[in-house]
Amino acid sequence: MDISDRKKRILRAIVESYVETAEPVGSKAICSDLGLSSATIRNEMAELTALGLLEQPHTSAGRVPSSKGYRVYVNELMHDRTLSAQETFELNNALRQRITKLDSLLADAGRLVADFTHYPVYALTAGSSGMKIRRFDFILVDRNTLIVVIMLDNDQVKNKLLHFPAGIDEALVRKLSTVFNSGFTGLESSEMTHELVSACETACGDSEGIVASVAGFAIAALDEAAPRQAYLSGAASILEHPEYRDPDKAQRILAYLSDDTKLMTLPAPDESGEVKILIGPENVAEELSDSSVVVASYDLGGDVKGLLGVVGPTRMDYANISAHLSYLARELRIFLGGAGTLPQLGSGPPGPDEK
Amino acid sequence: MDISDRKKRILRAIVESYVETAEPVGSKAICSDLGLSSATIRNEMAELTALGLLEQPHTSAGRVPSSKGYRVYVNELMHDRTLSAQETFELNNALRQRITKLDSLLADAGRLVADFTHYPVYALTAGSSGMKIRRFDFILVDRNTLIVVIMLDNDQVKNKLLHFPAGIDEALVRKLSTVFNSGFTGLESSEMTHELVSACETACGDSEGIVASVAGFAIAALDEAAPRQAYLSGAASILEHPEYRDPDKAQRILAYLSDDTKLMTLPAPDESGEVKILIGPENVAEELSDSSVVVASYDLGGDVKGLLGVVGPTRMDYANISAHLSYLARELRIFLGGAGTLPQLGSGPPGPDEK
DNA sequence: TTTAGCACTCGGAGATGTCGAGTGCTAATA
DNA sequence: TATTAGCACTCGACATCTCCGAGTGCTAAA
Repeated sequence: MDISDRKKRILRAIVESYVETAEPVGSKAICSDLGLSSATIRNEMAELTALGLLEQPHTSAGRVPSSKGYRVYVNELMHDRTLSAQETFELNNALRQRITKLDSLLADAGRLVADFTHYPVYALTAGSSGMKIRRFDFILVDRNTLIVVIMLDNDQVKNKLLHFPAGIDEALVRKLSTVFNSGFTGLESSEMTHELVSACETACGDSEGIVASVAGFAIAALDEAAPRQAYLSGAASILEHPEYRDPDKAQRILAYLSDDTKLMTLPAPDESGEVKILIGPENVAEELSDSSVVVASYDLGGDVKGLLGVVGPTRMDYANISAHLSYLARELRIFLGGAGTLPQLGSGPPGPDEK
Repeated sequence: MDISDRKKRILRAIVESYVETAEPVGSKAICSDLGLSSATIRNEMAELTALGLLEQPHTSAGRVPSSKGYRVYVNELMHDRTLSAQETFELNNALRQRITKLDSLLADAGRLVADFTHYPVYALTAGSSGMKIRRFDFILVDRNTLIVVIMLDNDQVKNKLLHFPAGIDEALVRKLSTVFNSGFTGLESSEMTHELVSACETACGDSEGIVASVAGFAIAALDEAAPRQAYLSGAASILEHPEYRDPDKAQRILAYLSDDTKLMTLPAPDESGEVKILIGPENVAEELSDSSVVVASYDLGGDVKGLLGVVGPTRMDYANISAHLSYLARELRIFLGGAGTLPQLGSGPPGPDEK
């Protein structure tokens, strides 16, 4: 985009004023900041409008940035906003207070961003498949009750209590342990076929479906270790913005955001830690065509990745939001102990269990 | 409330018409249903207004039920709406599809109600304290890694992976098992004092903080077994109702509903399985003073109780919503296997206890 | 006791008028 | 040549006004 330096300064001033006030920006409003007369600015504005970077709601209203204008602003003109010491302090404090369990790490982070930015925020966990089981343990509680404990590749531990009316004895438990630890470890859930289960059943002499129950749990545990879950925070904030004062419009977008399956289809940044900005019509979803999305991705340890997306009007404070998301990405990585795997943090409870 | 039968019929007609149309009800609108002339109804309406059961937005608009009017309607006039076969079928279907994990049982039920009623629904788990540990098990993974498995009073199982740089051997694990199973079972978390931990440390000859870690996990597990969590579904639906077309109003109530701590303070029905209705100013919370809440409570097995609350304008279809909530209460009880404890249901995917 | 009729009230929708912010264009100026 | 001041013009926002009709309360007749 080869436009004069002065045009860029004017475009930036318009974007920033409009982001702040939500009112179309007139030539007078910014002439003092730029040291030019309003007439000059009017001429420049007319040219920017011709280039498609600005729009006029109607003759003789001020100018408003077009989607293209925002795009230029984001790509070239946006000041790198770094958070103030005050802000990082507050963010850090809030982060430390909230994040106690890994289960809800992303959801909590989302709520945090929503609180700070006053935009709705969605959080997605995007687990990768390929998880495997490292080890099975069995605890015989009584003749009818068995606890199965599974340790996954990434040190996650899952358990399940099973009841068997037929009764179980120590010998069977030992057999189960041998069979599962040799036959089911190192497999992905797709590899745990029906044949495999049948083979194990005969090996254990099990006709009560015990093997099948355990295998079912194993598969479920693997699938659940990499879930795709969606959370939404700060939905109410959307109504704060004049763009969504029309209840119909607000409702449409809220309904969209409340629909997990739709959120799952939203694009992710190309690289973890990056921030991706989608402006207005750049969004594929019809419902978002006059809104913008700023989305960042986080490594959550292991193969699990998380997405955090801020949704708002195209008149969004892109610089501010990018800054928050980037900062959070950094902090979360520190929180997670560098390259650490999941369970190391996962401790509400005290204790020296951190490596 | 001793009013004539005819007045009751008129009041009921007004409430039901207003619930449906959201427009003030004129005398003509209901005269055909009641077989009376509009003039007669006008006279009766005037008296009902004097009694404080109806209100007039302004002279020569129709009448609108007052909060008191709704109260009379709910207490005395409401038809016992029973769901149609079609409706129960759909509800049941949806229930069976969604509810796969106990973790989110309530949240799922809430989403279900939200979908069916088109009102926002909050779900609260209201765990009771007093949970105890029945049994400890320890699995030694390798010299530095120990899995602790705790079985709670209500058959919930929790586990945690602990790392100890100093190293552990079989003998120590056996000692731990003895000490914890004799010393820590049957206690509430408040009874697990520092002294007790110290005593056990000396008993085990542990100077590495292993006992302290395990005890810490035990306390956390107990606290977490009875969490107070809040979920909100269907927030967007509130904008469908004309009462909340004013974005400010909608935002105020949405913000209220998004605030977990505030939801926690909402009242619960006196008995499990009952439905409680709070109309307009009967709500203590300022933000809800012109809204109504219909709330039901459910036994979720063990000592854990759940609340499901539907929030909407005072012009709410109380009969319909009560019916849905009651039906769901019955169904959930069946789902949970009568008086059964939690895990018996969980025979699909894994239990509510992973970390 | 119920009903029909009638004058009255008041909110809502539409039409009209005014105001002012902002524009484009032109001519003067550095 | 680039910038600026001035001016006529446009058009939305807002206030005012009018009119319409739904719904009321009251009265008199059935």
